[in-house]
Amino acid sequence: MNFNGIDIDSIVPENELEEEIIADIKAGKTKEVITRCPPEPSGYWHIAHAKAWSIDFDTAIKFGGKTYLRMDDTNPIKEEGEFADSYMEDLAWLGYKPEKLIYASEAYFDDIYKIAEQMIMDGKAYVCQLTAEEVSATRGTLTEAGKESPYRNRTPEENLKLFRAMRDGEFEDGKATLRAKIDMAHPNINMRDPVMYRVLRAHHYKLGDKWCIYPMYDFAHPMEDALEGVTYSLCSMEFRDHRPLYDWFIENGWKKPYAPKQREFSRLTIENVLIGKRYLKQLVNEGYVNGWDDPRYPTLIGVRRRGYTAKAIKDFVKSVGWGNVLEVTVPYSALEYYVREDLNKIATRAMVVLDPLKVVITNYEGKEEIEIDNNPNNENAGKHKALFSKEIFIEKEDFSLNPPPKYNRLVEGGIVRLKGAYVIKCNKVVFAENGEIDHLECEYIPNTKSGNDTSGIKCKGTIHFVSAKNCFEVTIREFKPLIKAEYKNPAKALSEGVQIKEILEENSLVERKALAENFLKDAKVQDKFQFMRKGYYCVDKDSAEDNLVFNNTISLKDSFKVQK
RNA sequence: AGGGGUGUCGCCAAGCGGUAAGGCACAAGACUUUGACUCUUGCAUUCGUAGGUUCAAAUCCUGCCACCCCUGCCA
Repeated sequence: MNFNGIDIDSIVPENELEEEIIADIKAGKTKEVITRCPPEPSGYWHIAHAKAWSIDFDTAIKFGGKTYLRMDDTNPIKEEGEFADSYMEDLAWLGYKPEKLIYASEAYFDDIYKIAEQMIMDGKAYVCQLTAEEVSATRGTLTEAGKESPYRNRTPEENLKLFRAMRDGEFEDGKATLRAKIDMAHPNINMRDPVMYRVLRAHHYKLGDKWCIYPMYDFAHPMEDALEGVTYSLCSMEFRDHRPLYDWFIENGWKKPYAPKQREFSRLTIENVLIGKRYLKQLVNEGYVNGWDDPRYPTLIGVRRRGYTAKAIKDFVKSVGWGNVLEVTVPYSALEYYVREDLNKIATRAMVVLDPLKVVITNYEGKEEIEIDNNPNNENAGKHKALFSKEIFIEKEDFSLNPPPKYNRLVEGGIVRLKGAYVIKCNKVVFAENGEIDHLECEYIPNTKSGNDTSGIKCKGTIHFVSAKNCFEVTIREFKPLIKAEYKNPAKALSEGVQIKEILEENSLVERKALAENFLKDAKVQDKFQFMRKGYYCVDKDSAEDNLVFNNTISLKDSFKVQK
């Protein structure tokens, strides 16, 4: 069966929603799959959002449909205008293209208002003048029914007059609401005459002071979905209890045969990661991090700057799936797996020595070119040139005076291969006056040149190096998790009263210098490299012409364990 | 007179009456001019629990138990 260019019969449903969509399509109930991505413009997006948006977009894409990016801006107190651009950018980075950018306030407030008036005339809504405290006190409890508002039985004419008075500014903030007339004894508390409109005099970033009444989410959202033609309105699990209300508004407000459906998926959280706009905002404001795009942040602009790829993020959130509980928590390693997997395929290999130890090749003069594969797993990536010469630098940790068992690197009197160059033998350790190693004196073995080795020598280890004549200094930024390891659920700890300062790891950002091969001089911001045997690095935007700054995106896995 | 949701390996997660997929993590080994990658192998006699129905139950029924969400004029 062909449906909007998609062969429905070939689709393998990956969750219950998709099964339902297929059934709807086959039953002729759904003509097009239209979803919406409805951020409240009050903060930058983070990885958990990416999970939601990937569900919104990928579901539509799978069925040849489309997705609207809709600013859910019904609360002027919390929203600001600056975010729409960042959302478009994040979406583009993830590879998603919304059908259209819509500001709910601008596009739908007039229609929503009209629907409210109609509901009043239908006897489905009434103006209530109870105070917020009184509404709360009469709502009942989890086990007891609520009490009906004394204003509940006004006539539609009275209600309409009062509602227009609300709109016209004749009520002070908080002095009146429009409420849906449902059932104060309903076991689902959301159905106990929920507020549809409140009086609120706040400057709206988009509409200014045009309105002094604003619709509540529960009313506005289904109306926006319906007005827009959305067929599947996907949100997170905590709205499950709101679904009957959503359907009630569709039935009593929208009143047309076509109806959008709300369906719910699990929210994503990651162990040891602080997610949640209000906390992220606090850390930025209090100067604990360097802005919303700090590489230690789980924001999309943060992980992008750190060097994570869009593919890694998408693969990761997809691996978590739809979910059927409120919140699904996965360990950070689950994310890291996808970051390494993608970077391994695309990152260019380079040699960088983070902690240099000088080595002098006593039996070598001059210099010669060597070649390094840009990516040994990908022949098409090509090679680049590096240099071997008399004076080189190796990693301090690649030489040991007291090697642990199974240490494959350089030891006194031992041999090791220099990546892409020769096998060398350490003849002498030269100490400085302070007792530290000053440098190593080694000899190279001539017929062991990489790719042309006729020596037959078996070498256990290969280490990376840079040549003194072919390196320059760069800045490296290394990150530890922002949150101390013992706080697996930092948001919960904060909600339980732990101070934010207490959960923050100290020195989660460390800056150091390193020696990079000259090949890296041309690196541009966002270029991604694998510093061989160390990790993946990405050029940071703080780089200057004479100072390249690399963010350590993630380390390489290291299965070498020092035995006891 | 509470309502809604969930319980399958440390973590995610398939499973929809026919005898427990897969991924992450972990462990062992092979390969390796990155101790990376890759590759092999191992990792739930059992599905919250107690009964019942059936030739056959994670799947159906009943009773318990545990956890999560809901009492904003936030979204």
